[in-house]
Amino acid sequence: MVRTRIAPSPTGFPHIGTIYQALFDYGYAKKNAGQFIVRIEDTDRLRLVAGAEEKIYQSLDWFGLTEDESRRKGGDYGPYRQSERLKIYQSRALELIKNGYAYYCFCSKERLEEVRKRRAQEKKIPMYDKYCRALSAEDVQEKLSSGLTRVVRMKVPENTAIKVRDEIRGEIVFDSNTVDDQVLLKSDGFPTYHLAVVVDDHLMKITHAVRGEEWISSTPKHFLLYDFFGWERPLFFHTSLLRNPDRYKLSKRHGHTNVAWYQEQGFLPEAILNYLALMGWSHPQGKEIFSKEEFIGLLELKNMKAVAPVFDIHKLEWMNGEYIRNLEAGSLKSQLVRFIGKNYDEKLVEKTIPLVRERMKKLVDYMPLCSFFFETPTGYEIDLSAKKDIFVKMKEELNKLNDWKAEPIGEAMLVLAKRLNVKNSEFFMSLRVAITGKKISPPLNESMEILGKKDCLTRIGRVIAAGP
RNA sequence: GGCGCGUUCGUCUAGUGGCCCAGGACGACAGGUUCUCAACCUGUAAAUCAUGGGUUCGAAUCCCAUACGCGUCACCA
Repeated sequence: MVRTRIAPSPTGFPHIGTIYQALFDYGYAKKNAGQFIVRIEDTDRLRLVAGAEEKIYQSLDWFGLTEDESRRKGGDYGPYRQSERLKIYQSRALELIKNGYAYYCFCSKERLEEVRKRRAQEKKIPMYDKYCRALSAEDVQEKLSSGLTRVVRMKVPENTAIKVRDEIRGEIVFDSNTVDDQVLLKSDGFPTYHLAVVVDDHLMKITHAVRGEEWISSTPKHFLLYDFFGWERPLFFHTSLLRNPDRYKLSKRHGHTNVAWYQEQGFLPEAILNYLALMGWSHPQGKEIFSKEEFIGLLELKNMKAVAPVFDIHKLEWMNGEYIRNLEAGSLKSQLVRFIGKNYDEKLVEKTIPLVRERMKKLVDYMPLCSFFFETPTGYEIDLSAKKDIFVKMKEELNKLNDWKAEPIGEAMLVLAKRLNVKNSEFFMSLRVAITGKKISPPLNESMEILGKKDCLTRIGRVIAAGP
């Protein structure tokens, strides 16, 4: 049985990196007919953001990465929110103390600060000096009963090599002297990530822990904890961090991390997933475009690369364009209608789709291309005032047409251009601007057909009537 | 600074000792198609496989060192 999880902390908008993690977690679970779990890591009370948890679920649904177990879905291993599991962590912390693997620490923030400063001056690693480890049992008892604030720290063994295993990179060895006596239980009774993740992964029977590379350096703490508890540990896979073109870790300051941004731009969830799948993983046949299902069938976590890829928005846009072009017409229409809002005639939108689908990379590209279908242009990108004679002739010829279809329209105009001895490009550009207001537009004849004879003649008439 | 991870075209990558004077994709550029822009088709440029040493008949692939990049060193996750 394979069980995977994402463990986001509800500290803001859903991050694209969380989706990246979720894709591999979800994919691997599904490939093995296992479960994918969402556990909310809300142990940092100061950084909580209201509503963030809901947004995480909504994003997962949007991407089609819906979890099997979570607070909203239920499951046999709940609660799925860490703030509701406090008693579990507390008793586990006590257990560690009892067995000599952890100890109470009464050091004040000020003292810790001082220790850190001193060690920094001595050019040593800024870590805890283990002062409270040496406290006598009586001392501890006394401080405890006097109600002194305290935390629980893990007792990291000295002078040993801690071997951890990452399934992507292999064995990594750490010198235990470089591993801090990590706080496990904070003074507010909440666990730190390190205690919580180990306890929860074990209790929730997680088999494959997929998480970001930033966790590698704290993995020795986690391995130690598993040993302290005498638990079997899951397999660990540290995926590399997504980076910006400037090579830093993808962050709010440096790039687009907010899932909402991708939605606002009109990226399709399938396209984003496909793109994300190509970061650190590649299709065995070198395919670039493939479905989520195909990805799941082929996914092997071990084959992931350990290099941090740069997130290339241009390639994502190309891929999104591919998806838009391959979308079934009805599906494109409904997505487009949802995207641009209900104020537009759905039938009209439907008619325009064949003209613009290969011209859009994102749904947000639709309106700039098609607004002229919905409202008469108010300005013209080219000055048409010198061409009024041509427009008069155009109007005449068009007016004669009974069969208002793209082809006859085009033919009639071609004939006229030749008769007037005007270059095609110049002739059609004038007409284009008169009809659409713009130099760049969907195919003209087809657009005019959709617009209708009356509307087109009116638009040309406006140009003729305009001064000077 | 300590520790850790990483390093193949601008970017994502293929490559696990001979099939690689390194293949694909995006992007760029050029041409074709064309009433615009796209899409589509064809082609071009682009990687001394970070550098330097080994090992080997043979290395992008194995080993070592150096450089560079990133991550991490909290009662944040």
